[in-house]
Amino acid sequence: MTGKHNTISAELIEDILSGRYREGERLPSERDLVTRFAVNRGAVREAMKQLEQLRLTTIGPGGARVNGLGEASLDVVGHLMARGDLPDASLTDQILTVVNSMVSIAAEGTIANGSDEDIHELRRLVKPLTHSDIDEDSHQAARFELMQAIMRISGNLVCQLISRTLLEQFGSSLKPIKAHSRSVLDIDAYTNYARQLDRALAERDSLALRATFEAFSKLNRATVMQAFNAAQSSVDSKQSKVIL
Amino acid sequence: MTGKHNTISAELIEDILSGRYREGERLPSERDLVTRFAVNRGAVREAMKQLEQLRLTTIGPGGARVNGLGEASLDVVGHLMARGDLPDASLTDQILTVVNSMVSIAAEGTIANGSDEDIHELRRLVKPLTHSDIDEDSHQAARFELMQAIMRISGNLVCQLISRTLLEQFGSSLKPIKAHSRSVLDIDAYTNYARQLDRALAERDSLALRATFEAFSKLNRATVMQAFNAAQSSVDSKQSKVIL
DNA sequence: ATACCAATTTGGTCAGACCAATCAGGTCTA
DNA sequence: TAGACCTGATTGGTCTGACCAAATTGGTAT
Repeated sequence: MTGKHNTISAELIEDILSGRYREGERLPSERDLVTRFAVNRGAVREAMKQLEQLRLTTIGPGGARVNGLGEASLDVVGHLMARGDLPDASLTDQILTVVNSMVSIAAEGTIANGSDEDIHELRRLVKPLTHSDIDEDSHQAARFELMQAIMRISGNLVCQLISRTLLEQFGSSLKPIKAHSRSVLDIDAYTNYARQLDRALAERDSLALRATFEAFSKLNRATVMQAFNAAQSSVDSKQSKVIL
Repeated sequence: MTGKHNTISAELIEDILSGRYREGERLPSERDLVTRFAVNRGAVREAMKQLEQLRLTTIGPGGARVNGLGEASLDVVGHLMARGDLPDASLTDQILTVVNSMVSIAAEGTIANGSDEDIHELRRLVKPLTHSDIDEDSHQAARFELMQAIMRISGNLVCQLISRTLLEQFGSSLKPIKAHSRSVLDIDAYTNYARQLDRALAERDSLALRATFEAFSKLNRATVMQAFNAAQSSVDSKQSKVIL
């Protein structure tokens, strides 16, 4: 599954993301990298091509130069999240905010232009979330399914691509802190918002929908941040042990 | 600047985006593409690698298969916009909506957490937009600069990357319809919103800021859509002439 | 100090080859 | 007949070595 170019590109990406190369600086030549990684030049070129498409570098005769992080592709957030033991708190918050905004936009589009069948299907997916006796894993799965459905039904490709990109790497990076989320997950609050959401959908109330997503976003971010901090302190105590 | 792999990948991307290959279908083998494009296999491989990173295909021993458009990278919207004489109306609306949402999120973040210097710098960039005697090119440039500044100052990398990705290819694709925008651009309305924006920034009024961006988004989308329709009918009349 | 020029470095392309994983078709078995 | 199984052909992944054009670099002459 994972070829050699991926090994090379992963190390180069890590080098760039960690700031080992300054913006505008020249990357080692392909032939140098050939000796450094002890592979053939084709593999190096494929790795460099990957960096170029992430817009982390600009390749051309004379050498490859690193770009500013602000010019990169959205796909770099996955690599940013994968760095270190824990994902970055600020970046996590940004992702949650943006994803929620995307879902909100898509849902609003469906309310405005969707058919009655579309609305009905969404309400059907909201229903499990209105039951307060649902266990947390099922709840999370139902939330995820609802979001995916909103994206698909809305037909808003841009929102769909952004959400998928952000959530893809986010899910795996989230696992280390997921264990800490059980203590702070407030199911009752979620079910409350689910009922509001159902009503907003039924009445095609755009304002109520937005307000619900707004409140839901705040709750969701707060929840993840609490779990994040709990995981952070857990890691800190581990590190303390190592130091001691 | 533009190598052979780009020629190859462009044609393959066009093939996939135009639906010439169904989801899950196998792409021609690398060796077939070598004969088809009369190039070396390395060039074909680099092109395929590009498709894989756009997540348009999944490559592995046995062949490369095309993925669903919903699994692709955000970067495909550039290729989607570049297809045909005119950009797609629905996609254009989606992009405008999302970009405006990104700017709004970033601006809200700055209001919530930014320093006084940050707010001051943003207000300084808003000022040119409050003058109604500005010409349209300067107005557009000032708007763009303000948006860029909001992104940079906010420190919200995710919003920054999304906006940049969407606007990059959008700007060039927009040119054919830009000529038609002059007739419908309502500068007075924009200056009105600019004053509201300045006030919201000065008072750090999050609600007012959101309302302003909301209204601005509607105006902006309506403006572009009108220009889009004008350009569309223009193209239609041209085609009619050709037919006649 | 500047402008210019040539040698070197670098990315881009090409050719041909081998390996391991996969796939497709036929064979054998139940 | 329907299924499991095996085998050869196909495919992507990797490697070696080479040539070209553009960019860089460093020296030279002004």
